[in-house]
Amino acid sequence: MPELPEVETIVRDIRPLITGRTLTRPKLYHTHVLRRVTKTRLLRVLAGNRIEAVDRRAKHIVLCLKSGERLVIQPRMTGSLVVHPSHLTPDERRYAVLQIGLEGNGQLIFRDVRRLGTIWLLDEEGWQAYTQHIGPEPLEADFGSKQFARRLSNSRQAIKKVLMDQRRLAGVGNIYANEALFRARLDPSRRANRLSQAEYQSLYRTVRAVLREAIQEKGTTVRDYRTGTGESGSYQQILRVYGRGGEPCLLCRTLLATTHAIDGRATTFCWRCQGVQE
DNA sequence: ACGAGGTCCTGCGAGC
DNA sequence: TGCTCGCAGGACCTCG
Repeated sequence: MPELPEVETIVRDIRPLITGRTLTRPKLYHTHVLRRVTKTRLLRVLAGNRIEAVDRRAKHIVLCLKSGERLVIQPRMTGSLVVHPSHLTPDERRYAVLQIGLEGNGQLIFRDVRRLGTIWLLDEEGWQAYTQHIGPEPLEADFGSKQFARRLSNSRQAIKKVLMDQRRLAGVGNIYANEALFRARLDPSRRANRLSQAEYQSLYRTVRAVLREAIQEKGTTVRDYRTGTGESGSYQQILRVYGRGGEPCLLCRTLLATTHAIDGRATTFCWRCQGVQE
């Protein structure tokens, strides 16, 4: 499930392959994924356009086009953007949502098994509005622990839910929220406004560490996620709590527990290390 | 203004 | 063996 590290990996992989390339014969196989654009306009804008830059914002892939528009792709659960050297196998065709030819050779494919991902085409004004309602990038050099605490601590919601709120902080999803909270030894159900400054500083450090390490490992492959070159990530081998419910804690051997009490999402934690009350 | 809960979508694995 | 069912969950939406 692409969170910040998975999307960053996809972007790094495909950037050298598609930057400067001219787009030909775009095909859209499912229209319900479109936001703020019709199929007709999307295909008209893409055909003959050129990719000037490939960026990431939060969990979204941003293709900056020569025409000034941005093609924004949200992979959500199972989406990914991959470059194929030639035409698609039947299996690849089955999951393709958007297919764009690259002049010369190759295809750029937005592939999405569950088709929960979305595609946006935004002009400059639309992009400004879009990016402004997403929180700051946690790995930016000028993003400090004070700003982190300020953005999260004014809520009575569980800290885990707040950590995953994209309007407060960009890029953290369920996997890395679980990991960061375990490493900071914090109870995921604590109300965000009850954490001390020291606890926020600790969580700030573990969020950044977990995201950086996951990028180094090219992300976490649980099921469908692949990097932009079709490989698996390897961070799943480093996960301390996510997906390990019922297994012993790596620090104290207490059996890890899984609950769905916070926002209906799977939360795995160590009773002892994270000081969770019954 | 904020929080809770529903919705989308398909594949997979548990259980009978 | 083959079927049903619940779950995976990000981000949008509506409702109270």
